[in-house]
Amino acid sequence: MTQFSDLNLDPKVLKAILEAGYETPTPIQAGAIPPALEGRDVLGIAQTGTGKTASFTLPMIHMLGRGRARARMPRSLVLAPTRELAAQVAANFDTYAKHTKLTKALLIGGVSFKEQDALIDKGVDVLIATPGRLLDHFERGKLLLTGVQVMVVDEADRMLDMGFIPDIERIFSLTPFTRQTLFFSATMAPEIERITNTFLSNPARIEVARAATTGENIKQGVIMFKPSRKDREGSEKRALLRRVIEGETELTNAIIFCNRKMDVDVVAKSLKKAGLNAEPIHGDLDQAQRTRTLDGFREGRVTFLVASDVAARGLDIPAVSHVINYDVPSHAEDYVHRIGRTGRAGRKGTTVMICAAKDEKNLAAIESLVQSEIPRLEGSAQPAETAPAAEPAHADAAPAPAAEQAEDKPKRSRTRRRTRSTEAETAEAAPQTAPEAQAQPEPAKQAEPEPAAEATAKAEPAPAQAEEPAAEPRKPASRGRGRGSRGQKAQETAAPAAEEAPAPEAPAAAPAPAATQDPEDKPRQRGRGKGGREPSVVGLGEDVPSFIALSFAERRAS
DNA sequence: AAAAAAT
Repeated sequence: MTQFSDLNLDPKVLKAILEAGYETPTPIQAGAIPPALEGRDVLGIAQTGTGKTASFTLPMIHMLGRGRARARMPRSLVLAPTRELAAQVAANFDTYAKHTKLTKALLIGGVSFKEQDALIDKGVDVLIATPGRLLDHFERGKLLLTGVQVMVVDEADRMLDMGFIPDIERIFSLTPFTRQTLFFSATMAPEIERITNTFLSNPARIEVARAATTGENIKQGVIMFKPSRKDREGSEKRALLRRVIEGETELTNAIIFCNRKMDVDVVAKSLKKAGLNAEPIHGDLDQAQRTRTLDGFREGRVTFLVASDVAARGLDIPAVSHVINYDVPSHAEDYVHRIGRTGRAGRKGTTVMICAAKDEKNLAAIESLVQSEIPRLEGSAQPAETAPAAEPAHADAAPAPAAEQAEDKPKRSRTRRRTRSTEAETAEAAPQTAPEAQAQPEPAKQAEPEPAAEATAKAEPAPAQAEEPAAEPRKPASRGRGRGSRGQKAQETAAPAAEEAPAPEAPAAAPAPAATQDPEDKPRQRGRGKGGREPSVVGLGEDVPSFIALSFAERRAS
């Protein structure tokens, strides 16, 4: 097998690699580094978690070490879609360039121009940038890119999603025609294909297997969620999230993805109230806080990272045991990216997604993308220890028809039994991850956040029923980024949502009368898919009586 | 429909 020492890298680079504890390149590294060293263009099709970053930083450092700087012009440029990703590339560069005299500047938004300007004036070898800030510098006349010999585009498909392609084309046009281009994308969308045809010349094409899509090391599950009442959707969903967290015995840390920034804030607040160590991260938070939170999560000081899709791709966060999708992502691709944050480097990972009725279409799209059915987990199971004795099992489940409830004691106890047996199922499913999780000692010297894990486990089990008693809406800390109006609006909408959270759901059991059955409570016959069991149903719990399902199906048909 | 990124 190829070793780094076989790749003819500059001894200074090799030394840094070995000091970082690596000997064997990953497939993308073994594939991309040799042609890059020959000066060829490279088209790398790979996801994060495959060692992609080093596959361009290593040859870049090697080649810069050979040549000579001309008149303080940057000789190399790396473009990344998000600030965090750019910062991560910069850190990677520092690691491997530490025995060289090469210098770099990190040009990203959200921080002042002052330091960046100073570095540019002084002259640097490498620019690592997000497109917007780079062009900003250029337009202010501070930057000449005519000395760029190597240009790297990282996560090109994400740049496409974010509308950066025009910027990228413009930047390409500002660099010399003779530059070498290293271009990375997780997928080859037609638009990406077009760009590569235009700006790459006879590239070496290296493709490595998609990471997570079918990853057997990631245990997936989805919980179908239906609020008892529409106005309780938010609070009940957060309560469900907390139960999911409590139910995951092997959880050491987790990223919780929400689709909206506002929900990121509300959910993070809710978890904190429940005594969990959670922090939000999304694009409206100021950069200093984003950095702090991410560092804290990497170092184990933060156990739960509640995130928008800012964290879905690219970020290298080692050792995440769980990814929880609080919302079903509306682009199926994003699901793959999100769950790819766990189960990395061959480790075991677990992912759980909460799916509301309105998300079933998106769920179906995800399942067709990953070409498998995501196992349904029992969402309404109340942990026995936390379920108050007074509270029958259906507290959080879909309301049953009133008639059935009112007089039918036996059915209730049947329901309780049912719940217990589902607990047993989950309980026996969980430990499976244990043995292998420990089996493979981590060679890299990344800090394992295991103290935090213990803290979490012990964290007060938040009385199952208590929805954050007085959750104030979090102020979207969007100040200073010129989005005042948007941020404020978010705050306004956040406020009622959190405040009206029903006080400790004392009367939670009070079921909505059958007559008011929410028309949106769709029958669960869709999305059950092939492996699904027939909804042959007992009245309560999250199963919907089949006659209701039928009538709705008929209605839908007509 | 939303998030990200330049201000």
